[in-house]
Amino acid sequence: MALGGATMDERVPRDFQTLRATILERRQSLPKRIAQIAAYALDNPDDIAFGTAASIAASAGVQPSTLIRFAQQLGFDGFTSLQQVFRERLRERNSSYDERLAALRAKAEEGAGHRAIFDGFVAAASTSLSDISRTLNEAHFEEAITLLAKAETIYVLAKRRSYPVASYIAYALGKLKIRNQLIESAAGLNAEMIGFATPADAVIAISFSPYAPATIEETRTISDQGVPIVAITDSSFSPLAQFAKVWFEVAEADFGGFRSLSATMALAMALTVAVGEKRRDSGRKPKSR
Amino acid sequence: MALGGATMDERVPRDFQTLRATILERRQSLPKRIAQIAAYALDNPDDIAFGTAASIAASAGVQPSTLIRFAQQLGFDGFTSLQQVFRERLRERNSSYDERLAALRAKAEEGAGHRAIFDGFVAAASTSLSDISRTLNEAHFEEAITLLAKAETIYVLAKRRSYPVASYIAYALGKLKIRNQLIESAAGLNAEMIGFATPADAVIAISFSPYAPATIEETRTISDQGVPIVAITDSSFSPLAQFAKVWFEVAEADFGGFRSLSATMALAMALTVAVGEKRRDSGRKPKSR
DNA sequence: TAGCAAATGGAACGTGTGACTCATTTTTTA
DNA sequence: TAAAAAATGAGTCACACGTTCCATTTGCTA
Repeated sequence: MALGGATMDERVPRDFQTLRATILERRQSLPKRIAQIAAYALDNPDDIAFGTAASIAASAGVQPSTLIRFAQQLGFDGFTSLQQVFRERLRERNSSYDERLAALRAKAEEGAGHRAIFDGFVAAASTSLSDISRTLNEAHFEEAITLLAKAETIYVLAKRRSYPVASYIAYALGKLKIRNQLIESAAGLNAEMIGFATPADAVIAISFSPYAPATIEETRTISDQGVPIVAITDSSFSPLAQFAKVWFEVAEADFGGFRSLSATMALAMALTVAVGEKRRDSGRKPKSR
Repeated sequence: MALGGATMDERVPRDFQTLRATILERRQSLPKRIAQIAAYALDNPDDIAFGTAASIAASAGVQPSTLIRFAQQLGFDGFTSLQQVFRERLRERNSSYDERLAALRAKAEEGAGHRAIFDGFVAAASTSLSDISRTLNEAHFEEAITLLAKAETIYVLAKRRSYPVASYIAYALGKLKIRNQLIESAAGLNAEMIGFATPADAVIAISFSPYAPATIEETRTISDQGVPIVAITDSSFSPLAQFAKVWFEVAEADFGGFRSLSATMALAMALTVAVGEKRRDSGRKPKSR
């Protein structure tokens, strides 16, 4: 008549989430060695799923019998039943991200239907998001936020393919009540607009290969006026990089010759909102004159 | 000698992709029962990963010994080695999409840092893409493509938050040499622009709650002129829906009050490119790609 | 500090495993 | 069609596996 876990508790965790919760809940009251395994199990669920009782016990630094006691305390009748839950977890979780993407992409490539085109764009967007999430340079991100939060006016500069991003940034900045100026090509007054920018302002410039000559030229001009520039572009060889105080390299996947914009969009939105938050936090007193 | 697989072939597939390719390549030359297992293995990789030789053989309808022969023909020294590859596949594939998203979202919610903001937007975008990929109505999609492909001029109508999407559509249509007209609010000539549209044209209208009054008004006007409308909006109660011949319901996830645009963007790009392709196919001789 | 219960380590055990072998059937070749 | 080779099915076996048991250690209570 030892621990209630084994015999009294009839609610045996059948799925991983429940099991995890149960373990975390009891963590404090577990004996040392059992707790040792509990921690190992939550940290290395894959090992539990595939390993043998002996190998797992060795990895966790305990005896195989302890492993079985652990399982029994949780209400399972043995290690094997416990292991089922860990295996079910692997089995039930949707086919992996990459596999799903590969499937989408395969369909998009082989299938001639229109749905394939859609799948292709979704795949491209997902890939781009996944990439940027992995590769975003946090230091650069912070730097850009600081730089932009100090600016009196944020100028947003982009043409052609990048223009939708710029227009969204302008919209979001407006909603956040941050003064901004979108440099559009429509009215042909770019030179004048740019002329107003001072070193107390800042620029977000966006351009991807093939870089719109106008964007480069305007970036150069505004850079010469001493206005700090945050650039979003696609490689370190980008002509934008040389002018920028901070620049982000965003690799967008493409489909059918049309590159995704999703990663750039996500970055742009994050930048914008982060700047808004930073300004609010610093009591609406940017370090300007 | 018959099959070099077992002894001669030294390139044993170590990863699932290679293994899969190898099996598919040899599929024709495999004996009946072996092929039976090969098919089962590719169709039920999870079962191979978790089952015992006996259980798998029973499921596949063969003898356990055949399973082992299958493994040996592929160059493995037994079923166990083969199984390792199937397990490695489960192990290596990144944590599931949902888990990853949950992690991002959790970080975004708890973490106060700026990185959290970025993660939040990436998560929102990913969720939106995943949703639309699941829920897209293919019939509507085809209908919209047909409708737009027939149009002489495609009018693109969107304000505020949806405007970036519209500007991208306009850009892409231009690249595809499809005549189009973006209804911008800048010049204040919207009424005149809209006046030119005829039933031979078509409109892509995009608006999300809170629906920009101007968009609704212009959509109504252009609808009254008999111009067919494809709408992208966020619910069946959207005022756009009543005017539209075809409409898409796109549920965008949001973060910090800013909705993602990624799903709308993907749909817009797919629509645009599909229209371009349809025109090419029906304009010239329809030719398989 | 003594006494007791819980926790742990380690060895022993019976079952079910994968792999091997060989007889039989099927397919290929001459 | 006969002979040879390959493929298959089924029985067997060594062994690794999960489990149980028991002696020992640790921790708690009085």
